[in-house]
Amino acid sequence: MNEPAANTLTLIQKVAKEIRLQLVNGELLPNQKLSEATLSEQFGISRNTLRETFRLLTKEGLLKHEPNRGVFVSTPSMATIIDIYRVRRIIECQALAQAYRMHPALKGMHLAVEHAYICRDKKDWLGVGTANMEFHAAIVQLADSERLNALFSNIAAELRLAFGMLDDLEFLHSPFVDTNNHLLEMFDAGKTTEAASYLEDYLIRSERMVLAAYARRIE
Amino acid sequence: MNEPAANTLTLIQKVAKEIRLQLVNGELLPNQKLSEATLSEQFGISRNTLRETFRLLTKEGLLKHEPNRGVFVSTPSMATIIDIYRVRRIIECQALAQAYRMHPALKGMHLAVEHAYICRDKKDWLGVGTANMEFHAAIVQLADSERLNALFSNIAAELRLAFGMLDDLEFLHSPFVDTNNHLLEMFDAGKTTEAASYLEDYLIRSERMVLAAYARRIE
DNA sequence: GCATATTTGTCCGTATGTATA
DNA sequence: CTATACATACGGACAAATATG
Repeated sequence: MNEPAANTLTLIQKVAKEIRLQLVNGELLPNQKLSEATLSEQFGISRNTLRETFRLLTKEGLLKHEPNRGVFVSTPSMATIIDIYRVRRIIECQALAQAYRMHPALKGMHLAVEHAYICRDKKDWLGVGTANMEFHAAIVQLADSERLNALFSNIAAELRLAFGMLDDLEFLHSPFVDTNNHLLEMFDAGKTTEAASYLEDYLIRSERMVLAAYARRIE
Repeated sequence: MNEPAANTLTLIQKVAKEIRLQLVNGELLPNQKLSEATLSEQFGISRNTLRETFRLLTKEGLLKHEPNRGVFVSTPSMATIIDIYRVRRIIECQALAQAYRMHPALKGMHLAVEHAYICRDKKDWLGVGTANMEFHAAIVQLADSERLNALFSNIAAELRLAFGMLDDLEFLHSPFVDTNNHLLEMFDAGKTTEAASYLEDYLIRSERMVLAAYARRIE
């Protein structure tokens, strides 16, 4: 019954957090092999502990486990991107369509838009990408489902992994700052169904751009 | 390049599968503690291996990990059930509404309905529950998303865990055999949007029944 | 409130099997 | 085909946290 004591973060989770950061920041590249021996020494933890960390990240789709061969950084394929956008269209559009307008997550949407403008002014395109994901995470929160939030969190990390393979980040993220703002205005004005269908178009357009950039970057 | 060799299921995954079965079959009860020492001996595996298995199932929401105290079988709360049905309404209804009628998953839907009738005749209510879940898994498959399929697989296991806390399984599952059949007929007849809204009502009704049974079973 | 027993968290060493150069 | 490297899995150890009397 004592919740406060459960504040401790286990070693495994701390390491997982660290690796997750390295992944979405592009410090670890897709398809790269993560050796147990090397990483366990690098983090100063035992191989057993590291292996448990690997299981966590594998379940999240960030690492790929090949039996008897080891774990590798996931390589998002076109199929991955298509799948992710399919999920996003279903979940985000429904969340928006069914949301009530006084929902607390609305504040998160506004904050994310502000954040995006600030980053765009500084030409911080990675920051714009982050703000963009915050915005969409807030949309999902409208559905009030812990499980959908968790799913989106995973999906967002996977997408960022895919973005790491591309380099025209300005081209990918910057157009959507105004789009997000416009979407938010529509929603605030109570045009929910209109906003939902606008979001659907938006996601289709975004998917197309990401796929095109991806196709250009294939070696 | 040799796919066939990748067929091997690691020990960890085999044990996870086994425990998952025991969970959905009610052999392990909610809130029950799973001792590392006891279970590792029982399965004939080392503690380290078992711990990795625990991580997997914890990520799936079937087990709950309390730092320095151990792992316990998850206890689905009302909030859990509400959350799960919220997810189901969003995903299943959209999957059905957007599906094309020649989709291969349709075969799965038909098989599940047949399976349900057979089990109902034998008064095998647990089997009816399984067939029911197969039917809905097939609906999700209409969306063609690996990630949504994985999410639903988790959710279904969690829900079965909740069912394990109830005992009027006939009352819970048996009415929906005909409902599934009717839904399938509507979909086959091409009345997709009608079927989708029928499914929404269906899920709302189902949720209400599960919640009521749950409330009755509280001690 | 204390002392003890139990259990988890983490690490290490090692044997075996599998993949690859 | 052999050798090497590495993942898989085991069992033992010990400190730290927790439960028990």
